[in-house]
Amino acid sequence: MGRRSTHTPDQLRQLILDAAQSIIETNGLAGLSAREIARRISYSPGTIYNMFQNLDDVVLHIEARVLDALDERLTAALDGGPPEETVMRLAEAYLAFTNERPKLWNLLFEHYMPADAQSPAWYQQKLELLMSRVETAMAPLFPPGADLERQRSARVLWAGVHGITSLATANKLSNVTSEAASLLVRDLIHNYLAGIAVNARK
Amino acid sequence: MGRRSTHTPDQLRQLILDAAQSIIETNGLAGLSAREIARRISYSPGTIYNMFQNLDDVVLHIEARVLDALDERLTAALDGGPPEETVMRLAEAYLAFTNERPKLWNLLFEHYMPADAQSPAWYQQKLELLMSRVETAMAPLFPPGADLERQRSARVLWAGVHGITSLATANKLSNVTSEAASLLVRDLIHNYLAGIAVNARK
DNA sequence: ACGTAATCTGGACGCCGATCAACAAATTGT
DNA sequence: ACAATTTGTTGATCGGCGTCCAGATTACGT
Repeated sequence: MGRRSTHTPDQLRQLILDAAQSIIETNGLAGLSAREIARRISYSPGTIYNMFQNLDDVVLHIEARVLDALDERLTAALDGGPPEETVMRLAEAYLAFTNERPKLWNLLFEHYMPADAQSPAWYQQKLELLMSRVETAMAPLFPPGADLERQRSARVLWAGVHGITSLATANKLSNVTSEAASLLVRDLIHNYLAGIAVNARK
Repeated sequence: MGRRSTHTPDQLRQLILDAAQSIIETNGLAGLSAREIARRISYSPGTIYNMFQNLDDVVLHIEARVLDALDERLTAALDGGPPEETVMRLAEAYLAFTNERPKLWNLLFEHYMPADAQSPAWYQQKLELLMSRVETAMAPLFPPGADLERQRSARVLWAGVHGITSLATANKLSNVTSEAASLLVRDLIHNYLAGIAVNARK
């Protein structure tokens, strides 16, 4: 078969990404294969390699989508209220996302680039954007100029929430289901922020 | 070729596990294959399936080894000193382990059982044993009878330390290298415990 | 010595990622 | 209108994988 031109290159790219995302959402990264994508979009496997470097490249673009979706959720949870409440809302938003699309969220952590290829700069930027959401939520808790402390605390909380979510969804936090994870997350935030406050006072 | 009996079944099992572990330590889970194990121990791939159900089963046994090794490290860091210091030592021990054998540690989280097979009871028990190390270290911080709070706090800290380590080694915590991870972990523990103390006083 | 049980292999099946020559359709030039 | 050229698509192919199992071979009990 020769050229079809039923889809523009851009449409075809989106078609591939949509199919890949759907596969991952239902069967996880392990279920993804170039051949399966090809079956779903009624093209041959080779076509995928015309549009993307390789499967990792496809996955990377899906990751970009996930990071963007996550950021949408977080920004929607940002406005208003005292800092502790805002951070709580951020965390709840994160938890909600991982509960709604666990396989998709998990993709961010079970997939990594081959050792010879670093993740691109825009990927790191998207990560930093997410981090910055937490930082701005926490800003009122720090005196002006304490940028380092604010940055550090944001990272600690972000990673902490991630750790709880991660272990809970992987069923590796003895008997902590994903509902109970919310309790742990709230406990973490509440006590960590209290610690910050009391230690700053000294 | 027929029966060799140059190795007892038990020796052969250890041979397979040793080879598998060595592959994972150098090339990660992605580098593991039944055929590669077979090559290294000079048996055929089929032999592996005489000793183990499948590759997942092999990996599960490696995970058991890792959990045991981790527990050894943690117990060695347990004795003496005020609670906060003990928890710090536990966390440092965890961090040290992940830095020494990152691929092996990572195995615990990048591998999961197929959906139709839960992880066995002994696996969950090993996880709980690790958790209990943190619990005992924190015991002096809680009044007698506050078992629930102690359990919850131990899980929060455990998951928090894990989250920091996890994101740092995956290079997903904007510019936080594994050395800096230690700083974040100490910050987490220090402030969370301070928060616990001040909130309990009320 | 002989039969039985244990063990090991090699090949087979159906997957996979990735590549690329060959071909067909669309586009462009005349 | 037709030829030349560019572009898009395929299908075959390579080497790899997990898993299974009939058949061959060896060890062991008697």
